Amino acid sequence: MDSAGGQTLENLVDEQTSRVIDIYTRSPVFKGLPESELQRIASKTQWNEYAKGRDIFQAGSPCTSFLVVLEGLVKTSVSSIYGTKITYLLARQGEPLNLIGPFTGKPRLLEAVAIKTSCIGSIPREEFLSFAWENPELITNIISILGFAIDSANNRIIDLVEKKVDQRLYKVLYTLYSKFGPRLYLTSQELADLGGTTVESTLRSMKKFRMLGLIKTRRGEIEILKPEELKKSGRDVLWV
Amino acid sequence: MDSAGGQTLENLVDEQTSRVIDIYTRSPVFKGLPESELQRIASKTQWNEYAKGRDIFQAGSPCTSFLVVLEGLVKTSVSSIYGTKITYLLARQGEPLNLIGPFTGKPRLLEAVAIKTSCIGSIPREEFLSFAWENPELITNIISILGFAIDSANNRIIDLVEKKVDQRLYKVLYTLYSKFGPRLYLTSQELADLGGTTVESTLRSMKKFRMLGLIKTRRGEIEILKPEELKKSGRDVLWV
DNA sequence: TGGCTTTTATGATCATGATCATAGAAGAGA
DNA sequence: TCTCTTCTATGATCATGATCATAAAAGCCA
Repeated sequence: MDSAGGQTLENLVDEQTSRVIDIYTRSPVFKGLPESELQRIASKTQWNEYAKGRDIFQAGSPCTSFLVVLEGLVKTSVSSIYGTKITYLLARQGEPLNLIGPFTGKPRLLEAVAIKTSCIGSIPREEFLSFAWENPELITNIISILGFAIDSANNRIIDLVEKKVDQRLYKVLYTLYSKFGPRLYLTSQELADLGGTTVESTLRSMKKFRMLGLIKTRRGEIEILKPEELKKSGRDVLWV
Repeated sequence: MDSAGGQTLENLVDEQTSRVIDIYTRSPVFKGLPESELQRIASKTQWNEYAKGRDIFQAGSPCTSFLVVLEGLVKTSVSSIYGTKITYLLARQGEPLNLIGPFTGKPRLLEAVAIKTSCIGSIPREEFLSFAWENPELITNIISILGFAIDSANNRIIDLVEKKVDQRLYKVLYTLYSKFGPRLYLTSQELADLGGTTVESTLRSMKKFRMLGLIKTRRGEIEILKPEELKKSGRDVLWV
């Protein structure tokens, strides 16, 4: 971490690889794998930096490598031809962006955008696959994450059919709180995309929440004051 | 198939196994596996019959075996505590009921009900897992089906946010038509559960469709007359 | 054949939230 | 410092579809 001058290229590479190993150790995808295997796959990981707002991949593009967030924050979303956009995962350090793609190679609906300047690790599809076949634990992790994603999507569907905007936003806010803590750096538009509603409705709901003393808002920032109150409205949490 | 008398037990078992092999050959899960492997896993498959309306598994029950539809029709759905129910797959011959469970063992949100009298194949979890690890092709199939399920759920979410009831039902009907042909044996309630709406709204929409000459209805039956018209309203199809 | 249940049908009402419109506040950049 | 853009704010309107209520038709079973 102390980058005092005079380092050789090898030292730099080693340092980077060891950071990747560290990230993978805590990643839901690589969780439980032996250190030696983590080292092996970390050494095949390429870093790429994406400026805030840049596309990482677009809907319909074929998959050539496994992608994982190393630093920053990435939004994966699905949009319709009419422009409606649903954000379905805010991926941070250690979270994968495309679990299906490496296996099928086929394009999918998702698109990913860096919402902070981010570093993305990429492992060529073939490398990733042969690594996966040698590590059943990894496969189990992947299938389990996919199960979580499906459950979460089904929860969203139920909520859309049955719950009102306020309650959906309660749930989104509580989920974000669980993952990122009490300070959320999101605009109302981004929140609306997570809750499946419009900016206007979101702003109106936020006003209510503010008056109830549940949150405090500033431009581009929401502070959760009473998470327990938000929690009340629904035990099952989304995957966000 | 000709069960003229005098068969030994072995013959019966063989006959049943060969039917299972036949089903597996056309199943999306086992697609592409060598005959010998199909035979091996088919021989470990137990048949269970479920009368119409009977639960196959409930939400929250732990998973002890891999389940696949051998005969009949099974509805998998997610319900909320308030009773809202979303049907998300009508599984017929060859389709799996629980892809995640065998890997994680954990309970999930889904529940499955036989909507016709059905035969379900079950493979003990451990057997299925060890078989899966020996057949990467199977894993790829599973992950690819899960990807399809996620895409389909995301499509539903977008449709719920953006489309009106009529359009959602168009899509549901067209999807069912693609899978089951022009005659659908479903009640309006079942259709409502697929489209994420109420019986009343479904009935009103059906009236419109009838007057447009798109469908004909009888009690418990819908006949699709003009599939092309239904298709117009959205290119991406659900997984139903 | 006559009850009983399930499914279909339709009217009336009403709340929610999308949409349109406008405007002010807060940052970003020149 | 001033301009331009993004974000927040809020009012007004309006259509959709859920909900409630009632009833008739269709199928089932004794």
